This record gives sequence, structure tokens and C-alpha cells, in this order.
Amino acid sequence: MDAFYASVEQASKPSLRGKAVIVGGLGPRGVVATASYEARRFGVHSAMPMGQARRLCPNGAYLIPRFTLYRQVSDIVMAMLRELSPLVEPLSLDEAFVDLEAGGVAFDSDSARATGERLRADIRAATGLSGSVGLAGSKMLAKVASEEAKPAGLLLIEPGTERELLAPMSVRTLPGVGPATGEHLRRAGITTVGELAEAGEDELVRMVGRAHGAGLYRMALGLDDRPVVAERDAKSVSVEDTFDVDLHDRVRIRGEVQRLADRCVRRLRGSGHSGRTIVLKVRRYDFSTLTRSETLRGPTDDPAVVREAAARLLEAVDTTGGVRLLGVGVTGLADYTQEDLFAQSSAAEAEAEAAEHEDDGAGGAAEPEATVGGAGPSEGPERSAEPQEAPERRWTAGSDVRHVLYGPGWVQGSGVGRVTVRFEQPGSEPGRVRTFRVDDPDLAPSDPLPLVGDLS
DNA sequence: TCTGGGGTCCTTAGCCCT
DNA sequence: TCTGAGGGCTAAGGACCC
Repeated sequence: MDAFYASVEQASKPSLRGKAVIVGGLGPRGVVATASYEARRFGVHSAMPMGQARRLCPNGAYLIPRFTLYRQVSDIVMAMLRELSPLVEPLSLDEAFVDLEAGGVAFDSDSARATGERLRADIRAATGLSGSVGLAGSKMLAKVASEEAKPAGLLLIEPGTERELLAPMSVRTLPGVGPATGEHLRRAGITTVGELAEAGEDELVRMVGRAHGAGLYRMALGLDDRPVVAERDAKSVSVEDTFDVDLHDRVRIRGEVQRLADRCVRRLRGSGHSGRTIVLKVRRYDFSTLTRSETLRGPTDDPAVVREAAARLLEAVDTTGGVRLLGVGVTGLADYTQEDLFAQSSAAEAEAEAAEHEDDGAGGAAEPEATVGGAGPSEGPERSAEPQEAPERRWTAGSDVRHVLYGPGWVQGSGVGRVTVRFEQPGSEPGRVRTFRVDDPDLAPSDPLPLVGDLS
């Protein structure tokens, strides 16, 4: 899908069509997740710090991501792909490999092209969104083709033309070549795929390592025999938070780690897994990142066990100077089993007891729980220490609302006790803007409306 | 106002065992 | 008995992707 998040926002908010839309974190440390093609003309792109995006494109619409809606749209598109073939390998919410041959819908260039065009039309009809299709004999080439086809296009790489087509392209075109490898190769005088192929496998292995070098060489020749794999098991589950302001207070840091551990376990359980290795991630004030991990005797999905392991790992980390990000993850996933849970839980209790005896009160057992289950990082105490008389309703930019009198709309902005709402919906004409008090009883949050279909 | 969040895969190094 | 090679496991870090 093309500029997926931004396109979904434009489809659901008619007044944003044709405008620069930037979706991403709106806090002081946010980055751009997706920029619409209109915004890209200003130089805004994914992974750019939000502050820089705002300087480049001050009149853009800045929205936070609405993953629930994107997932709904993604489910519709993925279902359409699965009608083409049983072998569909999703890469993300907006991208997937499909083995058309396995589905029996395409066996030569013409039938593949026809299937691709039909798919693009069907996706547009079902979602109102445009997608791009890359057709080729392998996953790597299909990926390159779909990138070349964007936006709203279709590209088929004819068998036999691969090397010729790839040769003049930048090495950065190849999946797996990012800024670091790109720079590494550039220093060796290699900037195009053709030069990569000429360098030879031995030379590439020497430069970037065995696995990467061999893979790069094969890609440069247009060779890739990886199959499309429909079912891929998750290998890890993790959560992390970047804080608006660096954390210095050790007690607060411990509390955040506990909160993250709980969130991680909820996700772990939600996916039906338990895991054996607990990972703590700490990004310090200077952006240096370190991880500490601990492997348990058996898999667990017990929040107490994960909390304790994370707390132990934190004790081994120096946080003086401040912490900008904390994360907790679980790897070594296994299918959830009750026995594992009990075994680990009792072991952890015994260990916790032992730990209490050997260290003089520095352990995590007696920590205050004030921040556990509390507000997220952007709503934490560093934001404002002033006491609030009544909890003020928060209206985040881009979120859906419904007004008793004016119907469905979305929050365009809020501040100083006011919230501005644009009343429009997918399929309507661009709507009018009205401003209300933030506590207006006639205004309520609502669920996103479908992008296509019934406009009641 | 410099740099998110959730993943995967690879490399290196140390340790233990055969 | 000593030594070395090599495999498996664990830990840490880095690159990359969307």
C-alpha cells in the first residue's frame, strides 16, 4: 500500500485529501511514521524527527497513528490476497508476498499482470486506497519491483532481464542494505548493484561478513530462492517507551520497568505464548543503547517472574546521566503451558526470598507501586506537577468523535480549554470546523467509520 | 527541541562439553 | 594426560525493515 497510514487518514478525512499529512509521534521526541506524497515533496520522510518535519512542512496536518483502524483496513486487503493464493506472507500491516503460482491464478507474465491489475482495482474498490504491485520470479525481485512501481503502479520483471535491470540501481535498492552497509560499500567504491556483482562473493564476505556477504552477492545476481511462507511464528515480544524528558530518579525508573514488564506479559499472554529469556533495554541520555538479558530455567508468562527478572537486570545498569528509553522484552518463546508457569513461579519465589536475605534492602521487592499501571510516559509527572482539580478530558489530534447535533467528525486540535472538530466522514465532502469547550457534554469519542460503504 | 516502536537476523565472544 | 577443534548455548550489540 502507498504511504499507508497517511492514505488511510486522507481517506477517512476528506478535507485532508491532496494535503500534506504526516502521521507519527507528536511528543517532543516523536518521529515520522508515514508522510503522504504531498508531504514528501517538502522533504519529509519516514523516521525523520517530528521537529524537523514541522520546520520543513509547517502547514501539514500532523496526526497520531490509529493502529486499530489501519489493522481493520489491513485485514480487508490481506483477505483479498488470500483469495488469490493460500501462500500469503505478510511483512507488515501494508505489505505481503503472495505466491500466485501456488494459488493457480498466474503462470506466465500476461496472467500475472492481469491478476495484479485486477487486485489493484479490487483493493481500491474495497478500501478506497491505492496499492502497488511488483511481479517477479522471487521475493527479492518482487519487492524491488513494488518499490519501483510506487505510487499506484504495477511493475513486472520479465525473467531473464533481472541482472540487466538491477545493474544500474543503487545498492540501497536491495533489501537488507541500509545506511551502515551502504556507507561501508561506498567507501570500497561500490555504489551500484552491478558493481556489487563484479566485486565477487569472496570480496563481499570479507567486507560485510559471511551471511550478509553471500546473500548480497546472490541478490546482485538476481538470485533468491526463498519460498513464500504463510505461517511464521513470533520469536519475541517486547514493549518500550521513550520518555519526553530523561528519567534520573532511580525509584521512578524501577517503577517504569515494572510497568513495562506488566505490559509485556499482557502482550505475551495475548499472543498465547510464554518465554524463557527476559531482556531489559536501556537507552541513555546520549542515545547509547544497552541490553541485559537473563535466561530462566523454563518458559514463563507470570508477570511476577518477568517483573523480578527485569528488576534484577536493571540493578546491573548504571543510569546516572539519565535514561531516555526503557524496554522490556521476552524471547525464546514457547507455547503456553500451565506446568511451566507453576514451576517457574515457585522457583522465582524461592529466588526472591534468597535475594532478600543476601542484599541489604537494595532489591526491588519493597518498591513503591505508585507508577505501576499508571499514566503513560507522555502523561507522567515530568509533564506537569500541578495538582488538577478535575480530570480534564483529553482530545488527541486526529481522533474520531461524534457530536449530538453535528454527527461524526475528528479532532483537529485542542488547547486552552477548547477543542476544534471538523465534521466530515469518509465519502462526504470536506466538512466545516467548529470549536467547543473541552468538557462539552454533547461531544464524545467514537469509533472510526469504515472507509468505504455505508455512510449512515 | 535529534533520532519511535516492534520486530528479525547476524556477529562476536565466552563458556562448557565432547 | 594434555591440547586443540568444534558445536551448542548464552549474552550483548548492531543493522535493518516497516
